[in-house]
Amino acid sequence: MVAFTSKDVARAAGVSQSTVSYVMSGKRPISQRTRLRVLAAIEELTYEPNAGARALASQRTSVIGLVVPFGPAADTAGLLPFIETIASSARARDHEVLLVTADEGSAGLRRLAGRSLCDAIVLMDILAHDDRIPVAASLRVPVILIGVPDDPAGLPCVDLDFPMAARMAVDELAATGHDRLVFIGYSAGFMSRGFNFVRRFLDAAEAAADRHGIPHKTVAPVEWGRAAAEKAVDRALAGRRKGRLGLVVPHSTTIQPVLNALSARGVVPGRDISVIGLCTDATAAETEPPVSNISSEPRDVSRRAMQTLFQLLDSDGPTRPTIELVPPRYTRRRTTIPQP
Amino acid sequence: MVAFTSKDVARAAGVSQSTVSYVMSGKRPISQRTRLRVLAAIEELTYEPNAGARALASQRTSVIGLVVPFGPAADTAGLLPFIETIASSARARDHEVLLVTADEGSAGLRRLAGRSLCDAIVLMDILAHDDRIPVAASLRVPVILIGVPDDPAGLPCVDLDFPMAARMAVDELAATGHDRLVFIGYSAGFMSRGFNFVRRFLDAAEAAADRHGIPHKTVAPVEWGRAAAEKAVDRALAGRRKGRLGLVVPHSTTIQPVLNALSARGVVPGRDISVIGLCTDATAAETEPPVSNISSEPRDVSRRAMQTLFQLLDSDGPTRPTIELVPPRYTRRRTTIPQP
DNA sequence: TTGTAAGCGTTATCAC
DNA sequence: GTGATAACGCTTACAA
Repeated sequence: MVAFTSKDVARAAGVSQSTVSYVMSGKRPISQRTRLRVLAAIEELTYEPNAGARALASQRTSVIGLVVPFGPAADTAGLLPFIETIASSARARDHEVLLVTADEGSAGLRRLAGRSLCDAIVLMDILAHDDRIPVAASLRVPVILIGVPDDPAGLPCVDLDFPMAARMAVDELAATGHDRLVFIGYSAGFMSRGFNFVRRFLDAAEAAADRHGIPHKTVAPVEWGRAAAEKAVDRALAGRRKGRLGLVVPHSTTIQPVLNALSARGVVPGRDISVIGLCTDATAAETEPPVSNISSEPRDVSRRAMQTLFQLLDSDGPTRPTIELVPPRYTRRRTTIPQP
Repeated sequence: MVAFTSKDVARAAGVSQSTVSYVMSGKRPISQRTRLRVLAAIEELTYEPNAGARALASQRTSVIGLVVPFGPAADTAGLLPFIETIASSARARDHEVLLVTADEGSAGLRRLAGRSLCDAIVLMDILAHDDRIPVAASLRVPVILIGVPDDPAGLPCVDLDFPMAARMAVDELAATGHDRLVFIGYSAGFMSRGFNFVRRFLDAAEAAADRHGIPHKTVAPVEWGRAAAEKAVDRALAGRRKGRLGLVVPHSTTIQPVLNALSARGVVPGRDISVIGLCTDATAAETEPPVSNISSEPRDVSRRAMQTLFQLLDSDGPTRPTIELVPPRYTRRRTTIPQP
């Protein structure tokens, strides 16, 4: 049970091996007659080209390396839409996806490029100061970052427009007559690990609130889990008085615990208080109650990343690097008090 | 910026190319002296072997193909521990992981094997009658199933021991004096898609309850989402009277909505009613309140799958196929009423 | 429009 | 213990 080769196809079709190759690649004109004979033979033998041989001869693997942030640090749920979209974008261009976990660090990157395992790399979960960036920038293959480090070292980046997300949340709460805002920050672990979208978001939120002249405070850090959320909510509600209070919760997994804590204190989201979360629409629809949200658009971000990656691959001259920020969208659901 | 080859290493070390190869593979004795010279040259040039060339010459790719159930059907959160464990098991044996999404169906399998993209395949999310099984069984590479189809067609399977999980839940509730049980079934979509662990679980649960002589009913199908959970809870509570009622919720994503619905009806889990869920320990710890659970052990299941896969790969004679069922564990948390 | 043949970078079989 | 050298299966000049 050994696989057929292009030689077998050539013999079966009565043509040369190169003709088989050219029929498959379309890199040279083939007469209708022979093309059909070859295709018939391919069909007949259920021939599939050997990937290793092809990579060796053509110097291109048709594989995209994907470095994902697994391990305890990962936002377990939010990751899948990224992976899924990247996988399907790759398939749409006839490429495979090779999975590498981030715990391999720079070594994984070196291996991917050094062994010619892939033609390009998608690097997720970028830190502000990320050891892997200089390594990534020195590889023989193009690398695209999902996330924006302090110094991209010439590498193209794609990410959600976090400042815009923050502004949208604040603008919305301002427009619906809120006169006090609380921003629920991220966990200390997140902060210290150096995800700088945290700062980008909070800075923009505070600036926007100032611009509207709305008093605000930021409650941070907020650890992961129920207890931390309750403490944060208590701090948010401290000294609460008349008027409309708006909460902005940018960390996806903190949203539900915050909603729970509010309900437990008899403060009903959507009636007594407004809550806007930053998360995917899918996640927002599932919270109880469904949280009004700024969408984090993992699919858009991934799609854009793959687009620019394939552009780099097509025009293999080094295009000038870009930072693409994907705009979020606001969807009002059940947790925001409507206009008076 | 082109990569060095083993030829370069050979020249630098003053040996032949084959010696370099043998130093790396250890497939023949090498004198200490030349070994060190070669290793130094490798280090010096940061040489890495070309994967395509190696695959071509050795007929082994050192890649494991992983077919994952993405798309709307996927249990978005529960998937990651599988992928993560499979990835790290692969790395531990110096193998890469190639990701293929299940929406490609049998075509993905054919491509994986036909193009010699991998040495072995892990197929997840197996249906009772799965079109891919006969295809998988006919491939040139070993395939292992995570899940148990009605007819494995000679392929080895690994899965959680769902009947045992059901028995453990029922035994626990029986031991703590419950005198009525309700099993919350799965969604119609799940059922019709043919996941037979559904039936395996429910059948075993009902049998166990009968064995204990405890009256029970099964509420099914239960669709995904809040509304369906509430309806199910209402049916579960219907005609409720004195005594201890125990709920068993085998669908991971249904657990939290069920807990919410109970609380909303003033029925406190762990005081007025017992709830046992089937989910990972991580998920259980995060529910509100933390649900007593039978763990679904995705890491154990994946690890076992990779173990047997590598065994197949090592002793490439076809070992006799096995069905390995991984035992779950019970952890009491906050949702079960303790012994009187 | 098609065929010939020289690689691509390894591995593994012979020799020595 | 080590070195030549023939595959491995494909792509792609170069010829015709």
